[in-house]
Amino acid sequence: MTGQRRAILKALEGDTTHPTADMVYHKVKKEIPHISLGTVYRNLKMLSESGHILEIEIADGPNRYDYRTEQHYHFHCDHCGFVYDVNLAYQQALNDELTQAGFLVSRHDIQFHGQCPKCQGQLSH
Amino acid sequence: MTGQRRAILKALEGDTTHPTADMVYHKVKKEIPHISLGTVYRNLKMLSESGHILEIEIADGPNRYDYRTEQHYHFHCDHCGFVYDVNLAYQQALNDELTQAGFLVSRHDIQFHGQCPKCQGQLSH
DNA sequence: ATATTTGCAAACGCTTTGCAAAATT
DNA sequence: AATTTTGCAAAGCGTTTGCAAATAT
Repeated sequence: MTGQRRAILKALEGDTTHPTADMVYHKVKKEIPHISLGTVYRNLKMLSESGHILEIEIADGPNRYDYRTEQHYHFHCDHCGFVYDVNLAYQQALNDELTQAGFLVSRHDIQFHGQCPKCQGQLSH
Repeated sequence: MTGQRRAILKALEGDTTHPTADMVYHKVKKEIPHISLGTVYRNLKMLSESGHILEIEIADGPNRYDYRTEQHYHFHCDHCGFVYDVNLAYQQALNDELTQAGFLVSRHDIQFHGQCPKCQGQLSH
């Protein structure tokens, strides 16, 4: 466990904005100025594979990272680009339907799109 | 409407394998050998924006294209990589829950992962 | 002393784009 | 004749990787 990895994990802790790798890089750079972007990518990958953080795939955009690792869904605002956590129970019933059709379902993910409360009423773009 | 665009659309018609842009390119190339990959990308983009085809975002992989444009979900086999259509009703109720939370939901998408019927029982990788 | 990780830069895969030539309207 | 689209090649973006030096075990 190097200082870099610790700093990356700490940067994510308590951050609910779902930052991209580049955002994490700039945040950590303030503390460790000589850190490289490659190191950030490497550690985010490792940490998500070991289950310490969550990697969120965004349609048409860089991945985002989340300290909150329990399965949950996301809402992506098409106006401001912000990614919100969605308070919605895990839809196990959907998996069950696929199981009946012969699929072995390991997981599913749901992304919502639209406008967030803050952006409603504003001209889009 | 050029021959290229017509050929691209025809290549997709009746194809249920959700091909990538590159797969479409190779398929159309047999008919129009001098077609370029850029043209295929440009037309797939146009056709999906005009609603003639569907662009499917795949986590960690190239986009795939579908002649079937009604909203439907997909199952991605982690073993063979094949993308299946999922026979599942549109989950409007999920949108309604987000609406109650103040979001203006324009759409949602669900991706399932696991092993398809064909790959079950085989050693993974 | 050994194994792991870093910084750097180059390469990667997928997609988009600038431009002059060609095809379409 | 005016507009759109093409082929080509270069560039774009996000991400991964090879390698020698530095750090951690």
